[in-house]
Amino acid sequence: MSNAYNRPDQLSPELRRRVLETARRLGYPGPDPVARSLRTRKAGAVGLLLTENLSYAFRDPAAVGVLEGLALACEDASVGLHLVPASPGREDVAAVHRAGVDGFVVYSVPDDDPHLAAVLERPVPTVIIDQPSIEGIDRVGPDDAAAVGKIAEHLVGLGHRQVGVICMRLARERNDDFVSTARQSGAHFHVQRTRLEALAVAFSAAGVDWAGVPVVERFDHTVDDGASAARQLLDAYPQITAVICTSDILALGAMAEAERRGLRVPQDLTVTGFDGIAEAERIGLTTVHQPVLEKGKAAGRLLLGSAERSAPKVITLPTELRVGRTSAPPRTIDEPWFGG
Amino acid sequence: MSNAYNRPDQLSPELRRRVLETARRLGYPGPDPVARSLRTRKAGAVGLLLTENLSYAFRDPAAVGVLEGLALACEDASVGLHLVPASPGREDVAAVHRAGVDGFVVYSVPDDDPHLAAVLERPVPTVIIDQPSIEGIDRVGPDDAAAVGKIAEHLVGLGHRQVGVICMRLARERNDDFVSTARQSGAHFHVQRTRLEALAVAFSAAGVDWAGVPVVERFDHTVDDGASAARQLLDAYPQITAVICTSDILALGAMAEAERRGLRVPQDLTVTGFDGIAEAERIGLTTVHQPVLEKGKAAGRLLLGSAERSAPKVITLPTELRVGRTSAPPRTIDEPWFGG
DNA sequence: CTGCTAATGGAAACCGTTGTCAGATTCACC
DNA sequence: GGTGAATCTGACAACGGTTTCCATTAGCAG
Repeated sequence: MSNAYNRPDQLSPELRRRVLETARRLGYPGPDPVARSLRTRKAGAVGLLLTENLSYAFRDPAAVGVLEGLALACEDASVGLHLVPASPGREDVAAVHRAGVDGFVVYSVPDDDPHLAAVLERPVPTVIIDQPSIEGIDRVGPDDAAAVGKIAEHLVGLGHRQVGVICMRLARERNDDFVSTARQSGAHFHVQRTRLEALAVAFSAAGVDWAGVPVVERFDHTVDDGASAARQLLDAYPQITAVICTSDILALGAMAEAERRGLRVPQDLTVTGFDGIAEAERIGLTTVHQPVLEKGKAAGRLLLGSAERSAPKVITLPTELRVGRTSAPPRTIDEPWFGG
Repeated sequence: MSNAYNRPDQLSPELRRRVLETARRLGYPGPDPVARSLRTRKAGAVGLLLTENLSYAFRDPAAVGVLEGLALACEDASVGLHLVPASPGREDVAAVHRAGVDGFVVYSVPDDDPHLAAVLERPVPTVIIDQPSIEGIDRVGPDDAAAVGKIAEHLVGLGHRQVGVICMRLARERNDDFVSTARQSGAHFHVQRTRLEALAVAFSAAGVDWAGVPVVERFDHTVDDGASAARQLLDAYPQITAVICTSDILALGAMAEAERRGLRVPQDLTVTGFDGIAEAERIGLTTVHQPVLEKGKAAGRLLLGSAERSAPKVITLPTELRVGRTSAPPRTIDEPWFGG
């Protein structure tokens, strides 16, 4: 029976025909995938753990790019991609245990996330993206520190010393407000923490007191949140000449807020982003581009190309500073844009 | 044993603790999800069939919105979402057979797609989105004809009679060129066919000879393709006063091409889109908004809320014309924008 | 006609879990 | 001490495939 479906060459065409014909007549829908998986010990799918509110991921073109790359790698290998339902609220680790997959990709979850711990307990290969290194686990990610360094260098070179920062959530608890340096260095989201640290290093090196640099955090990751963050930032620190955003989405919001205030970008205010999403390129945002598609693809290939199980691999992706039309030297003191 | 993991209440806490402790000591990784699925006859996942090149889906915010909505519905039900690897080239229907899922959602595939046929043969519930109706199968989708009617009405009302259309792929074979009316009505992508038909009806009613309206098709769905399509369209038909695009992405490209030509939108050229994606709203594109998130959610709920298996359900979603800053009355003949 | 080999069909074991059921043990209470 | 309930143990049969292995048969040569 099994042979009739899977190995047409092992039995006579006549028998095969007869078997299939009978099967169809009896309403047999073909071999059950689950039973097959059990026997062959191959689920034919890889799990993707995104933990955070799914909207978070789907609203960010950078995250979608990673997803796309991963999906492409899976498609190449004829393997399904199983999105694990990991609600942020309830710690529903069971979903991780219930997922019938041959491996996991973990992307952009807080480093203290219980789902991540649950994944690591499963006896299947795992690849992490944009996460802090874990002993013995494959990892893919850009060199965030270097990438942010390029932005900082660019801004310092232009002459900016009074800057403000808008960043994504730093921990699982909401804090739509300014961020203390303690919270910055204790952030549970690896990428955000790394980027803030790199900014601190770069600006400190340029003689800027980092403790005096305002950093605004937003829990949700939307253009509107970027705008409200920029408002909060500029209301409190009008002397700022450059707004550094840790994502392009937030930068788009900052641009919108600048326009609302009648600030010209880049003459009155410099805005920078991070990721290099398509829309950013379309409007000429100064940003650091990272190859998000490749990031997902690399993770998928790492997981699926299981041949060389020699040592845990680490893939570091290149980044590129893209200077656009939203960065310029700071406005001079002679022509202040605000009254007085 | 099973009880220790699955029914903590059936045995004493002490025993449970002891069992789990022993299991851990022996390196038992917890119940195998696949075996459990076989036994319980629940895979804990729904399959999503997208067939076409995955990039196609991930590059389109409207499709991503559907995906997000579906993922949210799955998350609510603590069910995984399994993306079926359906390569467009090779007819790898096996992937459909191999997917261990409790149901399928089929979205935006050509109506003659073999993967779709394979899904329908599987003995699991199925919901189709943006597909032509199938006897006995749940269906979710907007009223495309009515939605397009609103756009057409708007343009006719403004006075446009010389229009051109840019649409997405109409069949599985590539055709980056003008489209005959035969190919229009024979299109295998339901949504595109419906929209073109609705445009034909509306403009014919306004006294426009539809056979004379140029329609340009693009196989890939990117902003650049929208731009090149607009170029092809305007090169051949410079008298056109309005470009109707069947998606916002294509419309963004048309806008870019208009700018490249020095055409002012909307004074010199009207451009309209379809879908109502965020970026379109940001730039004020005239378009028809459809609730893509709800579309995905509705499909997921239909599939998962299996209680009322009475009759096949059809959910029609509302659409809304959003007049932006890209549509205006046609330029007058007195002041032609092109030389002469 | 007999004996050997190759091809082929069918039976049985196995994958790891869950559910059931019978029997054993414990414990409380009369 | 007896009785019943509660709890625990162990065995076993599915679930529906795949894989291995064995028996049967056909084909062919001697």
